[in-house]
Amino acid sequence: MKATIKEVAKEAGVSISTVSRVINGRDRVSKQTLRKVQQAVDKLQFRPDHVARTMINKKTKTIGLIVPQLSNEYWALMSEVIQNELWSMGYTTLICSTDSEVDKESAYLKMYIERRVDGIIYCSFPYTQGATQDQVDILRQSGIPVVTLDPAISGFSCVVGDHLFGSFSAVEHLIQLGHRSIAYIGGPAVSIEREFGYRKALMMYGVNVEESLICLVNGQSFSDGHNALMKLRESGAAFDALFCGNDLLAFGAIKAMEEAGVRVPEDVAVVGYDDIFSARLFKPALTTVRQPIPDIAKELVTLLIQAVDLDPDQRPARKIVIPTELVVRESSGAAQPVAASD
Amino acid sequence: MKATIKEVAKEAGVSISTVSRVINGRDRVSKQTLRKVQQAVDKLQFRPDHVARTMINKKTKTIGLIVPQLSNEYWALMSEVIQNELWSMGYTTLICSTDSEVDKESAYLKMYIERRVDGIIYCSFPYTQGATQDQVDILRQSGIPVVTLDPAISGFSCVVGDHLFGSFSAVEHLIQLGHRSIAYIGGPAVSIEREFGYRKALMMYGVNVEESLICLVNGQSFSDGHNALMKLRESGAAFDALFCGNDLLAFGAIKAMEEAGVRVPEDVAVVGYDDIFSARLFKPALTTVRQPIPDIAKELVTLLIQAVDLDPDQRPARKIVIPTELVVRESSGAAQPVAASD
DNA sequence: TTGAAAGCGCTAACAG
DNA sequence: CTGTTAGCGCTTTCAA
Repeated sequence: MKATIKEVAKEAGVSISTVSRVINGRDRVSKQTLRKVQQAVDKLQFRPDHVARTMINKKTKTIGLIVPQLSNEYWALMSEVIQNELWSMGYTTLICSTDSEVDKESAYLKMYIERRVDGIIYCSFPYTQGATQDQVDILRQSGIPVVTLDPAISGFSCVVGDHLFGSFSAVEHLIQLGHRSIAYIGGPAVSIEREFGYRKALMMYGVNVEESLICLVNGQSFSDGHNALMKLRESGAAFDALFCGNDLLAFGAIKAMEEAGVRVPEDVAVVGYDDIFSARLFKPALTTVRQPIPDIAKELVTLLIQAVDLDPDQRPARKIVIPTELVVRESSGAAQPVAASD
Repeated sequence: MKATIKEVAKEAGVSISTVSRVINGRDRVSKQTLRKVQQAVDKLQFRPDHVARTMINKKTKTIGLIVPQLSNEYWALMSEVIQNELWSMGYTTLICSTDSEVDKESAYLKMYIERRVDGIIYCSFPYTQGATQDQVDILRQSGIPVVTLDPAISGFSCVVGDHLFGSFSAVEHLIQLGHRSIAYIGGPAVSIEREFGYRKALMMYGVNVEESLICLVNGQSFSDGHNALMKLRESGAAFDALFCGNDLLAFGAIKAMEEAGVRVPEDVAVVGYDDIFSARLFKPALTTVRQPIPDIAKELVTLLIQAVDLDPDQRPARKIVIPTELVVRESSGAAQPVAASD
């Protein structure tokens, strides 16, 4: 089926090292043997076994990527860009989707280590602190370079979004539009910083922080947003604006408001976070804080590849902050003039 | 850094074969040595090298997946489900996104072969027939089991959507709603069958097939749909319904109509294909033909894993057709009563 | 029950 | 320029 270097050598009537030379193109080989070998290679459809090569040069040329949910638009695009970027640098990507389950993460991590990946891009940290520590220890001992997105782990490089500033500007935008009762729906992990940005904006503008307007959820999906809004309404809280920890949450919340007869942005102005592709398509088009995925992906890859060829102890632990940008659309009621009837 | 079996053997004071026995749990080992070895393993944080194992048992426990575009909602979910499914069967997935570029596909395929993946799930065939033949030959000679989604390749198993029936039912739906000027926007590849379904429905119902209402595009993205609709309008074609080869195309087309002041579904009823998650969120909610991604993914994985342990010549080439289902929502104007003003 | 030794397919010195 | 040889880390006979 698949020929080995040995068979090629026999076919070409040379030694296996000569064949090795030809396929690697490093050492010089006489034109004659070169041709002979090439013919044999073609005839036998020989392709060097990457696994065997790995045994020798200790490089799998493989990077492990961990994301919370591949089917989420945000992570799908992130994964695609990372995969492309790595491919252009000669690497293959192993992508695993954890569903934010701690056990899965550990399992994937172990698998990556056993497979001797050259590096790991870690975009999903479990929320429970204890578990996290375990993973970090495993990772450290493995000696495999790691870069993370968002939660910084000491000793590893990371890329972080400017969540505090991003959400600050989102809420500031709502305040400047005249809103004073601004609700917040968000979750754990990075969303905590987004909540801080929300609080900071309110405080800086002298708006009272109303704890009953803050709804914390566990997930970050459409239905989580939907449920959160229902809860908020049931609690009897009144608000004329809403900031959500991500776009999907915002979609769900807006849907729930619609169902309840609340108009967006006329009754409640909404701002999301991420600027996924659908944000533009959504109706009303979502005002949101853009996180430039391609930039983030490139930084992650660059940081990781830099670390790959270095000894574990001399790998820099850099931290790169990615700036965010407020994208104003219809859902905050600022992009377009309010209807005449209003 | 990472300990080898040799070091564990030394640490435990036994031979490497004994260590091998312990970590594989196959042969019996005396309780004493068992404990000694386990201690050594724990102490050195030993994890067997998957690469070295692969050299021996000839199984990488890795499956290569090729999709056209990972950032596309449809493929993202498909990839996630496939990855999960394979993981539960002990396999790791290598995911590559080709952007439908022939060169990339070839490159990925070659990489998969060199890495000795145990199987390939091929969800993206380039459109140019000549190039396709090359890939097929490469694949055949490699002896690696392959399953494809949609385009059937002789000798390999495949899973196909029931495109002809699916699009037939979509167009039938529009006809039953009273439409007679039904436009079609679609592309190459599987969309050809969807076009046939469109034609068939028109013919069966005695509606004249108006070639000027058929707009073929090359891609399958939002902007392709947008452009297609503009072209259709510029050509002066008049239609009161539109069937699109996929949901994204439909989104783009609807957006273009909106911009031109055409109301959906009042002026033009629209039906898409796939039923991606956004179809529900879109406004108007999209009537579309559902392709059950989880079912498709499971079939693909099952077929592939069945083939993995068989000799190339006795692998069955099965073909599984996945039924589709028309999901009626607002965009076709049937789900909800038309507004009173109409 | 355990150890020694022979590879898996390839690369990399080291000789010729 | 080319061939020989020694492994990479592990599993697997085959003896002991």
